Amino acid sequence: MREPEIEAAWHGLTACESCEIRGLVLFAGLESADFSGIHLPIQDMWLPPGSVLYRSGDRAEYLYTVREGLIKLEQSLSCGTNRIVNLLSQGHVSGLEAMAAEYYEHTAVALQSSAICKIPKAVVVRLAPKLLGQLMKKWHESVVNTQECLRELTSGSARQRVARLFLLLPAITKTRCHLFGRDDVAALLGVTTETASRTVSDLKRAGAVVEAAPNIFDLNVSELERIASGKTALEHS
Amino acid sequence: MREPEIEAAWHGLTACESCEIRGLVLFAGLESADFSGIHLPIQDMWLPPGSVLYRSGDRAEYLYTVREGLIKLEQSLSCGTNRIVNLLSQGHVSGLEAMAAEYYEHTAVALQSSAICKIPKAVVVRLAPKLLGQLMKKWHESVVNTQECLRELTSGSARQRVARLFLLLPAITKTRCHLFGRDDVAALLGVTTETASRTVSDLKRAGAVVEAAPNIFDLNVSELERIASGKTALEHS
DNA sequence: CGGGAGCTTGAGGAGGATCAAATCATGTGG
DNA sequence: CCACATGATTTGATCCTCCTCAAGCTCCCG
Repeated sequence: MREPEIEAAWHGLTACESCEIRGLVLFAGLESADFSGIHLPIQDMWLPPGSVLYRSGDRAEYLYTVREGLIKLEQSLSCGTNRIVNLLSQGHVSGLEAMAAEYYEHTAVALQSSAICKIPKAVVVRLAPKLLGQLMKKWHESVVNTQECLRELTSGSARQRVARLFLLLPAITKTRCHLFGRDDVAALLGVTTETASRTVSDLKRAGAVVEAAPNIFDLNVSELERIASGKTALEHS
Repeated sequence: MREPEIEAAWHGLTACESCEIRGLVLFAGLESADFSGIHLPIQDMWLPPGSVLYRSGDRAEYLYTVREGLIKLEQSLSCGTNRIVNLLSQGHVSGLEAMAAEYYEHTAVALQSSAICKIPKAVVVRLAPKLLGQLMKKWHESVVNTQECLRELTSGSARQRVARLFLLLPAITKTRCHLFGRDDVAALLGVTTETASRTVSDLKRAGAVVEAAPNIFDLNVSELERIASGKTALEHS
């Protein structure tokens, strides 16, 4: 639970304009003149895995653009258990609810080393008219992602869910498949930690994935797709 | 699968301004002058249960405000099964993705008799600068609802899920608890139709709910909360 | 070297899926 | 008005999956 390490703070002028993923982010579509209207610092941070961006119930004063890595959004049930309700990767915005609510509704934690930009809500509010299209896109991404988690990762057997997770991960992080802790896998799939662990091991034994390095996997895509779609054993057509 | 019955079509001037739920809807905050700028017809429709608002993949040209009733948003998995990923009730907007995508991403179906307003996308786009705050609110509602479905309705045992559904329904529809078909309960909770049916029957036998009329239930709230939080039998402290 | 956290594995039992059949509600045509 | 077909709901029996509780294991760090 180390604190985020702050690398730098900008006022938008140069840094945001030359951001290498500018096409993806909230500020896509802004012009030079708009950037010079930013008078609050935008922080560029590097988060080690496990660092907490914000907690559920904190006052929502910042939006966070994910530049690299992977962030989980967690909520807890009345009975105590935690569920991961969304995964955010490159280009996604964490804490969008700042635009419509006073407090954060999730706890946001880095699952991998992540680079993020911390943008004061006031900056986004001021630029909002120019950002309208991008705001729609970012909200839309948020809905699509959450519904993908619901649809793909909470339907079917544990085996199917883990297989779909393996297929999903490289698609959203665009890198080699980097799995996270079994507790997090469990909180995402709605199963117990033991089942998550057992099922990952099963898929390794079945040759559907190969663990190249600790928690780094090479995928047997066709095999995983077969499993994800529900067939338990090889079927010769 | 009857077609929606169209009741009336307005140009916004009088009808929207005097809408009885205006405080809730997308157009909250507009002034008289704004309404007179609406030059495309807004249809006011009454949908019997089972009617389809739009289908996944249809071109997204309208947004729909729910004035009364309950709408499900369905998506299907590659393996064929359907999941309900959101429930929309009074004040919610169906088809928000029209603002950010070209095609609908769900099939929207009325679960109860529903009154809805069909608003051309062009109207919303034109008014968008004035609707910014409301658009944020509606997107936010959409995310919050979906995540509530994920968190509350796909965690824990079938018994807990059904109990939580019973508690959730009157909260979102603000009427007497009106349950829908067992197939839909199953698609919402991520269980089979048989399990949904069995579990509802169990809760009836256990006295947690009483079926006052077909699919209309009176709730034993404290009992349901106890079940929802995970305790199986009475525990004397 | 010892301790701790995360991961894996085992045995047992509860719960849900599956397949099948019976019941009930509704509407249709004779 | 009744016989019948249709579809939704309920119930039953069996099997398999996953949860639970428990113990070992591995790796890292003090």
